Parts: sequence; structure tokens; C-alpha cells
Amino acid sequence: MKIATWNVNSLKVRLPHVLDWLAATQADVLCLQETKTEDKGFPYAELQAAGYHAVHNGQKTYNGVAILARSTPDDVLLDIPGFADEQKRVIAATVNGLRIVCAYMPNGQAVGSDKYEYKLRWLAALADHVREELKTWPRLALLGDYNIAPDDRDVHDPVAWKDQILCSEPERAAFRSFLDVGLSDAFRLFEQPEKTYSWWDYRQMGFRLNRGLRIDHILLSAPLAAVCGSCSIDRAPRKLERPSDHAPVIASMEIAG
DNA sequence: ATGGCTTGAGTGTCAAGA
Repeated sequence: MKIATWNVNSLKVRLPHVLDWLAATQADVLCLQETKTEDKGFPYAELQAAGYHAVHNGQKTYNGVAILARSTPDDVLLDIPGFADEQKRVIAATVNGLRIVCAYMPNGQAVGSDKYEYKLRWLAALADHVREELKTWPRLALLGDYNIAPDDRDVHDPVAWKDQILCSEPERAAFRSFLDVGLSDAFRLFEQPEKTYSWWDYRQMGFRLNRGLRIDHILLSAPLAAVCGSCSIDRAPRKLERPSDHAPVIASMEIAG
């Protein structure tokens, strides 16, 4: 069974890339972030024709998250229970007995800003929520755009980015809080090439110069980490015309799809 | 140089991303 996550930066613009990628990878589950559309603009029919069910938590212009799955998603939950939030950043569903939590974590804009404070509060609320979800679903994966580079290895220029947004110590501590509830970073379960990133700035030839950050992650609970056979970042879609600024992350597990 | 692209909104130009 293959599960994946991809910040598509507008599903309307990126749908052809998504359909091509699904056909190429045969992923069983794909979590999307930044769909940037309400439900009425969501391409349910095109995805159905490609063999995927879809559940969506959308809004106009910003945010928006979806889970695409070959099997029917059940027990769909939107947002973080008990956390008041206008922004549509979380959708969860059960697929093939796995709890899939898809999250678009706040960017934070700048360390010390109001948005940064919101980011840290939001991350704490999600960690509490995941701790609860694990009691019901021990087989859980938290996939998405974390907007956190967990380690200096995940940053093309750690000196320039030191204590900056996406790399600050409180953000990294928030990332570790997900590990503390029992999840593992699937990417780091395996040997990986150095300088592997999942996001590159559109400007200044960021991708060509590999000036990137690894901020998109798949975290797995212990029973899933035990059966995870690989995890990688697929740079291919970033090379296409009109790409998302993010690349998809995919993990495969020894579970019947 | 508070920029450098890209998107959505909406038709001039700004907010937001990371």
C-alpha cells in the first residue's frame, strides 16, 4: 500500500499533474494541501474517472485539504475538534483500516508575528488531537505540509535559515511533539541522498540550484513504521511546466491495498 | 532592495505563501 502527500498550490491549476502522477505511481492514498477551492469547484468527477474517491475540506482562495483514495474513505473528520479555526487545514478519514490525517500546517510568516503565535497554538492543538486519535486508531499516518524543516539536514543553507521561519527552535520542538506521541518520520527510517528537499522557491532558480527545504512529511505510528518499506520524495513533477513549488512525498507499506 | 515567482481575487493591484 502506497500513501503520499502533495501540496499542489491550487488543484485547479495542478489537476493534470495530479492525474498523471496518480497514474504513474498507482498510489493508494494521496493527501492534498492548498486545493484553494470550495467543494463546488472540486474535481470529483475527474478523480472518480481516474479511480479515486475524494473527500475535501475546502475554502475559497486559501488553504483547503483533501484525501484521495482507491478505497472508500470512512469516518471522515474535518478540522481539529475543540480548536476554533476559520482556516480549512485538516481532514481525516479511515482507509483500509488506516487512519489517514491530512494537514496543511500554518506557515507562520515570521518568527514572533501573530501568525507565528497562531502556528504554534495550532501545532499544539493538532498534537493533542493526534494523541487522542491514536487511542482509537493505532494504525495512523499524519501526512502533509508541516511547514517545518525538522533538522539542519533538511535545509539547503542552515546558516542563512537559522532561527528563521520554518526552522526556528519552537517550530522544531513542535515537530518533535508529534514524535513524542509515538510517530516516526518515515523519510528518516531509511538511508537517503543528501540535500533531499520537498519545496523550492519559485524565484531565483530555487529548484535548479536545489535551494530547498524538506517541509512535507509522512509520520507513521509504530505499527505502520514497522511495515514501512520505503519513503522518498519525487522531484519529477517539480520539473514540469507550471509546477507546484512542492514535490510529493510517498511511502510504501507491506499492507494489502 | 521587505524584493526576486505564483495563485486567486477580479480588470488594478494586492495578500499570502515559505
